[in-house]
Amino acid sequence: MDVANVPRRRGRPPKAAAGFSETRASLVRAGLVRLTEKGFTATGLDEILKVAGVPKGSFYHYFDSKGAFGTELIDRYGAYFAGKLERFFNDHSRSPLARIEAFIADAEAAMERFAYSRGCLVGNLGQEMGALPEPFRQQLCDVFADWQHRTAGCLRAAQAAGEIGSLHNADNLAAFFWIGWEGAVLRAKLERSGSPLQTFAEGFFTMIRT
Amino acid sequence: MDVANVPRRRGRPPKAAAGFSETRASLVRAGLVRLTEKGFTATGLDEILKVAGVPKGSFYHYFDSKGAFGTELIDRYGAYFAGKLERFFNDHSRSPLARIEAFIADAEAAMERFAYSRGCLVGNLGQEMGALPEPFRQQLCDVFADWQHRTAGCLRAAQAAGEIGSLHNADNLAAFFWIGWEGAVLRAKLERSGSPLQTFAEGFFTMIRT
DNA sequence: CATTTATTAGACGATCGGTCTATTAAATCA
DNA sequence: TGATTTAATAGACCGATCGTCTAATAAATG
Repeated sequence: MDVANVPRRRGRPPKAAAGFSETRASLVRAGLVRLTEKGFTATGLDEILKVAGVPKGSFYHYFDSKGAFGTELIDRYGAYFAGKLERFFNDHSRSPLARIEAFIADAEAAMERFAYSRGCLVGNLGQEMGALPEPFRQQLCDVFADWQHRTAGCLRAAQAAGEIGSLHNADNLAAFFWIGWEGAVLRAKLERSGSPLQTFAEGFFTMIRT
Repeated sequence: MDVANVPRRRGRPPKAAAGFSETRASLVRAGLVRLTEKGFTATGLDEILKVAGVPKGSFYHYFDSKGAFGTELIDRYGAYFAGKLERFFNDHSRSPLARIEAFIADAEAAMERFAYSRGCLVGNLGQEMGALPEPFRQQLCDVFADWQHRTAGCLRAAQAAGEIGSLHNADNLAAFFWIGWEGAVLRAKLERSGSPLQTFAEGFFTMIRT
């Protein structure tokens, strides 16, 4: 049963094979921007449509609902950062601890680039949970669990390299980091300043080196 | 010029002398509950009105707008916690560090009591800043600054008592605490669990004792 | 009782998320 | 080519809900 042997269907085929569409992609892009800025509830479909230059009718061609759209945004955002963490944490040109520092520096630069107007999509939606459809909860928790797991791996490498005290539990440390880091991102957005990020990062590194 | 000598105005007098009103108070109570749960944007006036058992028309008699209502809620919430911190941090039956631990334990118990459905009003609105009227920003920053200042005082007392290392800067530590603690509250709400609070608190105390 | 003001009641327009039908575009097979 | 089939766009439309406002009512006054 070769895929190539399946007879082509009549009629117009999808624009691209694997569910890809430029229109769809621009909806996702615009959605990510707005949701990192304003969250899910406060963001109307219309403003996303306007930014993306896409008529409303198209939206419901590509997505079943606003909720399904949100689900996809969380997935993409989670995967994007998972990839970013993976890249930083596998950079063997640096020591394990320096990889974490580099990730933080990258995130700080990103927040500054957007004038501290955009936060973390997962943190934003987490804060909104009281007003969000329940299925979002597990999805958001899973993203944090994934990020934490990757971070714990890098911390274990740092431990093996003798960069941080071996009394620490890497999983606890990773949890501590993501709990606090999300707080720092929130605060940086509120104060429009990078100093909360620096304050937290500095404290974190002081802590783990002991 | 005695206040009592001011001639009474004609017409129906206010229900109570000093701007107090049971109706108004119940609006504030209901508002605080909903805003700690769902934030400002996602909370409709109608649901607050319904809980408080107050007709919509009355709301705009007591408050100029939803925004003015929010401003007052932030003030009240900020002052409520300022008082709470003051009580804990002036409790001379405990050591300075134990006072902070007691405050944290109290907050953990409060979150558990509400089944982790309510977060911090200031943190919630901070996250929403992208969608909130600009004047809220300074107000929220000021509340954090106040809480941090009180916390720094207690940390200095702990330093004087030799409970924490003197290399630490108390102001930095207080900033670090509130940055991370808000992250922990957010996460606890998301995961419906107290463990993020415990994870952060434990890490924080480990850190400051060195 | 006429007057004044507190308080309530609900109408109001705007906008929300979501659905719908109609139309246009692009590929197919005969 | 031309009829056919489906992808994709276009935007009118719906009920619900948003925050605001005006008109009416209630309660006190001199």
